[in-house]
Amino acid sequence: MASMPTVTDVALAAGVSRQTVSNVMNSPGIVRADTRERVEAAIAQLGYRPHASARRLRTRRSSTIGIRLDPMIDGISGSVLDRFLHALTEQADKQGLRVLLFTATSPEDEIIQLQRLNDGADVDGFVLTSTFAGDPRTKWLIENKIAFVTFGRPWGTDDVSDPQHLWVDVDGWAGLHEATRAAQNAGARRIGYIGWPSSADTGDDRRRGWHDAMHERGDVTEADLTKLEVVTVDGVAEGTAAMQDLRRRAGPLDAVLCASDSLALGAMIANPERVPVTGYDNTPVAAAIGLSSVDQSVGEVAAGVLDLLTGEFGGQIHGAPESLQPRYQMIRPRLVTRAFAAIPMEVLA
Amino acid sequence: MASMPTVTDVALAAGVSRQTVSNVMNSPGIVRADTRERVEAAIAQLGYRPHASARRLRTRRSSTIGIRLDPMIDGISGSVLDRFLHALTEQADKQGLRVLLFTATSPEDEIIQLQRLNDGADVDGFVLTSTFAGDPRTKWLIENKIAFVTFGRPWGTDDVSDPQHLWVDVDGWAGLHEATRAAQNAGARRIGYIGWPSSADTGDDRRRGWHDAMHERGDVTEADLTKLEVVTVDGVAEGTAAMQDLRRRAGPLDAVLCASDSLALGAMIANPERVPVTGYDNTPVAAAIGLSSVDQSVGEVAAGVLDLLTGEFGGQIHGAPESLQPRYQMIRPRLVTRAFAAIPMEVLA
DNA sequence: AGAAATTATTTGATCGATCAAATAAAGTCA
DNA sequence: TGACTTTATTTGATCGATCAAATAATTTCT
Repeated sequence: MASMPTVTDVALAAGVSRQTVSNVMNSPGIVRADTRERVEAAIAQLGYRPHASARRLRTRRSSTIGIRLDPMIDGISGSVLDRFLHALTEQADKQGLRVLLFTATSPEDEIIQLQRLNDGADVDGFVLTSTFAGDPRTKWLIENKIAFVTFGRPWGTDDVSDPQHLWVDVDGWAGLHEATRAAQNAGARRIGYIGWPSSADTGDDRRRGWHDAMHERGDVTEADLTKLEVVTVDGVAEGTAAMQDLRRRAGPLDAVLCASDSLALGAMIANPERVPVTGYDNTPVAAAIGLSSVDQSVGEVAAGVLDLLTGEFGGQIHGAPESLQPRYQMIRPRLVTRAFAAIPMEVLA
Repeated sequence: MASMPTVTDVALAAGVSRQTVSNVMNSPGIVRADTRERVEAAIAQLGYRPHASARRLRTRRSSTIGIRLDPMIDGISGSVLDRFLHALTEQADKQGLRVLLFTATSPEDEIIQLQRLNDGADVDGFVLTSTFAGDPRTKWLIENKIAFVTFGRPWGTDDVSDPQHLWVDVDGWAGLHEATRAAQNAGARRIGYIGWPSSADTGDDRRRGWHDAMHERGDVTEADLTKLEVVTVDGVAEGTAAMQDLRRRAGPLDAVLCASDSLALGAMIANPERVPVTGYDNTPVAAAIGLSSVDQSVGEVAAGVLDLLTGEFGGQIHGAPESLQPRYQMIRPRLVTRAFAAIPMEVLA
């Protein structure tokens, strides 16, 4: 038993043919019960494991999905993608799928990598993250009819109700809408917002969540609403500066919502009155510090991605046009409420 | 051109045999220059890509390494392994290696997964992280003669100079020794240490780095040294509590070193005098907050791991006993110095 | 130049599984 | 029972590459 047993060995041991062994593994339904049991016993007894590469060569599918690992990002929020990766790997495992990583230095380089993995039959499809408007990767993948799903809606160019590719995204609007509502229900009226410059689609989406919720309640004038908003690039120091700015401009605040945990952490530092601050992404830092935060539910996103990738479409839109299966999934984030538990601010004063 | 071209197509186009095409790719040296060029031209022209699974089936090697992705850890320091994964993927890519992820719910389950991937010829070897004393995984891998390298030295059982398996680790002692020295050189005398209970080997290692450096300098009495140390489990709140404790017990401090960034972040919160605090792991949080921290140099670790895995040993010790190649690598971490830049503490007072 | 040694290239077999088509066995109905 | 379906199982070919051994081309040496 120098090497692993093969189907032939199992077939011999069970007194059946190779194909029957194969059938027991792939379409157990068509094998008579007693035969199946005999084969299964032989498999167990010999410790047989199918040779993945051999199977792939023949079936032309790898049961593997590729995902790019972003280069190290110095920033708290990078961990969202890491958590997504965790979730994806776990969920994929349950479906017998493997996750293969790769790196790329630019979108163009990434396309080369996509091609390599696809041509080498290494993967059945891809999961794309960090998509952006006019993303060349999605265009290329569609043109080459390669199965893929994006984590992130197709910003800009696309009509949400008839997307050109499959996607899953988190509803940032809903997240901030809910966070705003929660603050309002807790009695807050003057709720500030620290967001990103409107070049980022994601940022606009979140901002509208807050803005709409404030409008709906209507207990703040339009002029005040403008004062309650500060725009800055992401970062802890930027958050601190923005918070100081906000307090100066808007006067007393009942609560502050931020577009990211980085900003929220920064804001909290310039927050002697302990105004409740809510971040976004529910990063480990938020948990550690005791910040409320909007959680992207990466688990649900991962499940949705795999759903679309393995589901009816097989990761592609073209070729299954009549289906009623949804072509995208908008995941509702959930608000995690915390109360600065970890921060005994008294020691600071 | 419905499907991808194969070696045969290339051979036909270049007017040579299959094997010559194969040689051009795998042992270019034995092919005459002009023939090689002709084949390379054909490859480029047809856009030929070798079929990975077919190659694997024949060669019985996959050019893929497996690594387990830990279940989501709620903690700041989890990101070290994520960063290691980034680095590993990048380095592996340079050597034409792929990284395949898997998950497991327990060490026992992990062994099952290891077996599956190995038997299916999915991977050539493994990288193990988070090893611990008496780890059943390493035992099993050695017994089954499967190539692997651990990130983490074999704690306890093993003799470092003659290890039973290949490993790479970061010298926590050196990290804290250097951090202590740096503080001393900056004029600090009373340098506190917030560490973990001594059940954790890693923690003891770091603690000794501080302790030894303090001893060497000798400007603090042994009695004082005891007062300068606080032990607690990991966590931000715990760090805050430990810092308060430390200030109470040890009186005035010149600097504080911590066994983790979580503790350091916590400590910083109970630090109105702005005593320099140094953490460990150089997590994004440390960067964001402006904490000094000991960086584990995951890039070097990744390079070392791949070195051992693909090097002379081929990931195994048995079978290459005479080699002078080192069987392990101890990576020196590097101290990243920051100055609370992101934290304008004035706003707190 | 011609034999021997070296280098370059080709041929047939093979890795381990599944597909497609053929055969055997079991079940159905007049 | 015998012809006719339906279900179960087997056989031969194949996926795309590389290995091992055979052949062809080239170089070396006397």
